[in-house]
Amino acid sequence: MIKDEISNLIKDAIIAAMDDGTLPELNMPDIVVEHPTKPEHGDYATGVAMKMARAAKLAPLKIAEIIKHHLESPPYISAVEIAPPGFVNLRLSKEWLTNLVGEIIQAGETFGNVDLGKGEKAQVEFVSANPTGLLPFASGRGGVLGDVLASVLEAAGYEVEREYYINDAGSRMDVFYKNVWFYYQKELGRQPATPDAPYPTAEYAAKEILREEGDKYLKLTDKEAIATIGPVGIGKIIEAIHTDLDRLKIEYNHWFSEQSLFADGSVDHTLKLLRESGHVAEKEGAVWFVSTALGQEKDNVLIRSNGVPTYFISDIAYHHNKFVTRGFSKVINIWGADHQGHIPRMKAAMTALHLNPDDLTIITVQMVMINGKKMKKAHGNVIPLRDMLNQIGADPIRYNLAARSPDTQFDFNVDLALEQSSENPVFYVQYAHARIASIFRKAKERYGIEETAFIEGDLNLLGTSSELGLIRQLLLLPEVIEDAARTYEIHRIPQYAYRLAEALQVFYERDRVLGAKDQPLPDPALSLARLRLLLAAKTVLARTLHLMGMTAPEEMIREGEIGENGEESESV
RNA sequence: GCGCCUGUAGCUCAGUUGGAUAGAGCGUUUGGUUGCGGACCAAAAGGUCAGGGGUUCGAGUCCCUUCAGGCGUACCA
Repeated sequence: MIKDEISNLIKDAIIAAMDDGTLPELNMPDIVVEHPTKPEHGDYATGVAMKMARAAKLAPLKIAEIIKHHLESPPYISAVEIAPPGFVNLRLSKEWLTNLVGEIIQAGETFGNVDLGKGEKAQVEFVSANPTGLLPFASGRGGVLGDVLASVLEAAGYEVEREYYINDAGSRMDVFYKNVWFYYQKELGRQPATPDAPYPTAEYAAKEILREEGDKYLKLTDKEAIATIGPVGIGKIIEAIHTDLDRLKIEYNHWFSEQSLFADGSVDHTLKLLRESGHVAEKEGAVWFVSTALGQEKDNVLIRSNGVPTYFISDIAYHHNKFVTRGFSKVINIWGADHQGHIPRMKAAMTALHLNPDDLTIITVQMVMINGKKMKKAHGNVIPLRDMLNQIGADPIRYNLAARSPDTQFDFNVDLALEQSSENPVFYVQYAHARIASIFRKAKERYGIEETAFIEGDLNLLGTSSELGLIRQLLLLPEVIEDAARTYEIHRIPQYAYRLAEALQVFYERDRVLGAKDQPLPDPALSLARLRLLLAAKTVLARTLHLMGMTAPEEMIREGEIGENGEESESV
């Protein structure tokens, strides 16, 4: 990556200056290379001279001068400037920038890939909502975050698996099973006793079973029926969750059952390991994880005094399975903020199992409000994800959810998302892609220029400020992917997508690609060069949209319109 | 009480391991197309970066503290 090359260039200059005595021998400081906010400060800048000033006992400007004089001059740098109070500003050469267009087209959608992960096996687990109800809209936030993060990590060289953990064990299951049986009977005209703890979503499952399998369970005794129809009901909910996530364009590699950890003895095995490491104690009739010995505030129950295991013990077994059984060296869990209290004891359990807690990253995502209101079951205003998918498509939901940092509470304004759809950043970004596609269609229709001919465009003809401005945005993709993968801050992707779209629109406005209707091309060679540039821009825009799990449309179609091809918008 | 998150323009939010005059979208005001799709572009207005103290060449960013909001603090998950 060019940024790293520049960083090394600076470093080499400092070393050279130390070697010849113009700079005193010092520890090498971190060399931070950044993009100046103002274009006149060049493409890259470093403030390293100011950092060294105190230790070197020299004025920052003097050090900057020394660095400049010891700097090699590779072909990709066209100018090096010193600016007060001690910045070293570097400018990329026009030739290097324009040549990048060719490289991007050659790389295609692999442009932007970096090798941060070096093939390391990573797992991202997300959503993992209880299968006792339809997914609420809020689950979409963790869903989009996890899915985009997984894509970003793949682009950064990790081998990534997406996983959904199904909480199909535990005390809630019995309650849910009884509810399914209750609603099933009720639907068929019986008047069974109302369950102690109501689970309204069991009604959905009961109706599905009735629709698909009829009344065949009616002849069973209560005990038999609960044992058979209950799990079938859970299956119906899982199917519904699967459908909703599918519509949000999230695809998992693996759906992992909590129940399986009990069935295959993993839970017992994990408890044994914890006992062997001396972190288990019996008191008050229950089995405890003695996490106070590991610096935690309190101990936690693993098996209740009534003999029923807690969620905690199966979760420990689950993580043992992730790291030991399946060998992931990097695991990322996306949890709702209401689970934050579980993080320290989960980390403590890692330590007790002789695993490195730092290999487990838990990202908490704050709540989602709709139109300024909290969604709470108690308020009865939880909006299902599928309702939002029906109202606004997957793409706007994904973009908006991905664009915010998970640390902030997110107020999703439905009216805004609908009414402003034409002014929405989502469409702005997609429109940029569609606009390029439109120009390509015109190039072919009017002038018979096929996409395969773009490669003949002479990149030396490029050089206007908006052309170079667009290329400068293109070259950022690898940096953005690396930053997002390193920090897990995937909201940098939509931000970048917007800036890229903006650079494209500015270019479109200022530099004409084709001629007017019914007119010959005023400068065919220049048109070809610009078409080649647009092909690179289209490639990068598509890549960026795909990282976000969005479609890269060939044309934009307003509601009620028919596309140029008389078909639905084609998506890649 | 303690722990985690948040507080930046009227609203929703960015702000790259501390850098140059704090940015964007929406909203408001104004201007632009005999033209490749106007779902566009250009410009203006709008800020005590919650308050206070500290660290340093330099703080929205790091440390301390106060205030405000959210979440958590179960033999629930």
